[in-house]
Amino acid sequence: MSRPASVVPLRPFHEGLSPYNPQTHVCMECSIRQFALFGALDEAGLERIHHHIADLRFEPGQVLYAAEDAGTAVYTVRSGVLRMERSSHAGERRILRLAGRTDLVGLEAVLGQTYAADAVACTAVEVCRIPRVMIDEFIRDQPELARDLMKRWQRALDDADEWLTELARGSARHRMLRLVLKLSEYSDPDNLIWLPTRQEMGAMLDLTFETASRAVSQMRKDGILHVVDSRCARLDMARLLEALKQE
Amino acid sequence: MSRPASVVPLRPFHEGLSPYNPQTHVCMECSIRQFALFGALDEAGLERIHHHIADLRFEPGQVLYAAEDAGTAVYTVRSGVLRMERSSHAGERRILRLAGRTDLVGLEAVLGQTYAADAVACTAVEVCRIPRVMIDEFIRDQPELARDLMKRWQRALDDADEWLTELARGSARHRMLRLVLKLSEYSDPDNLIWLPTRQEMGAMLDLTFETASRAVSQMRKDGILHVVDSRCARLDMARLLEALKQE
DNA sequence: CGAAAACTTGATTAGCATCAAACCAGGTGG
DNA sequence: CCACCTGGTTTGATGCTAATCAAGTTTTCG
Repeated sequence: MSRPASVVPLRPFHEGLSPYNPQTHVCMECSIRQFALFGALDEAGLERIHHHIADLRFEPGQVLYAAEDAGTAVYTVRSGVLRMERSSHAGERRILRLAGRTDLVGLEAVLGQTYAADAVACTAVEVCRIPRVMIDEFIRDQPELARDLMKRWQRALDDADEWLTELARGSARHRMLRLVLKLSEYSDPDNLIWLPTRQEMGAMLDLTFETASRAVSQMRKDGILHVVDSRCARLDMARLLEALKQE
Repeated sequence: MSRPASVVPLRPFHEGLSPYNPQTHVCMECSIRQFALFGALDEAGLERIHHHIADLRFEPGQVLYAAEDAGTAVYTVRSGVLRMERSSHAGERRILRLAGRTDLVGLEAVLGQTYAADAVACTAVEVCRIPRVMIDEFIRDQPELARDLMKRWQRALDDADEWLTELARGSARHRMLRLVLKLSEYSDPDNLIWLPTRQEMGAMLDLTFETASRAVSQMRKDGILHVVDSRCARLDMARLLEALKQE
């Protein structure tokens, strides 16, 4: 689960934007460019594509796209966390996985398929929207990109498998400990982590929100978690790992 | 979840094999050729590649490859069912998904990565082993193949997501009903399904084998399942769907 | 035929869901 | 500024489901 740590604080979105070819500069300056899809392109290459890339901002709860929608674009996450979720046949919603900085979501679009899940912002989220046709064009010119896309798919699959083995089994406490460990991967400043709502935790771990709440309370008592505000907590990693060992 | 139904009974493996270029014929005659990776090739194309493709048979419990092994080949399943499984950090084994006829497993190998899970035969299994280098070569000559591979990845991802939403939640009975529905996709002659061991069922649904056994007993009482022998049962689909509605 | 493995069934217990009530923070309007 | 309301949260009491422990049975295989 190697997500690059964000050593440089994210700069506010349009900062340093030149008046003439704004998107090129935004792309050149983008703090995640080297991890992103067209990271290998030089300024000339960017110049060619930047008109088609939209940068968007979503507030918590807003939907990037919904399952079954025609897949017209993929999205690179520049900041924030979003959740991929799906309704079961019986109508219950389940969160399948999370996506954070440098992740690429909506890959189905590349294949001309409909989206397989809803993508919903958990925090404020900044993304780049890359239209499907652009990907198509680029794959033709630069077959190397196909390999990069395959790696993205494999990463998503690894993630899904990890959720099944680590987050969808064991006691409520165990699941919650693993979840907090997972969340630490998405923490921007170190050991200060984003806390999902209890509803969200429940939908990730298949627990009721009451059980999620109790588990959080217990972790606070154990000194694993120090809640800063309702969406943010300081994590004592040593104690977390200690607690995980005891199982 | 559209797996092509097996209208034609699988023929025994080496039947109709000519003495001179055996593998070419085996490939030409292969009942799943149109669904498989090189399905678009003509006889001349097959001639070129067939020397490198090995057809292998595995007995229940045998391991095709193990997680962390260097990925040197992908496998097309010609018959039988195999399970992809993984050990959790805590050491418990979990079955992530199944693979059956026409599925391609071990895609990680294409990327030069190690395998992400163990692949183990559940029933007797026939597979074609396709070396990584062959895929590489083919992608160069025929970039169309890359797209086909991406679709395979997406299919695996859809499968993983479906397991999370449908098989990893709800009561033991509900999970078991969904599992039987899933298994019906792998049934060769219609409504006669392969029954995993209770251990395997447990590892798929995160239940103990005792609970799995009780659930099977209940389904027999309800007339949903008529066990033929210990690895095989007749399924009453109407009653299964009825039972699923009641939830 | 005998031993091992897989399966079934029962009794008890632990853990989570459920139901219910109180609490808290943020936002609105008087 | 405060009273009020709303949505998320916490905590408690109770019941149900599945885990656990324990025989006993059937199947498989040498």
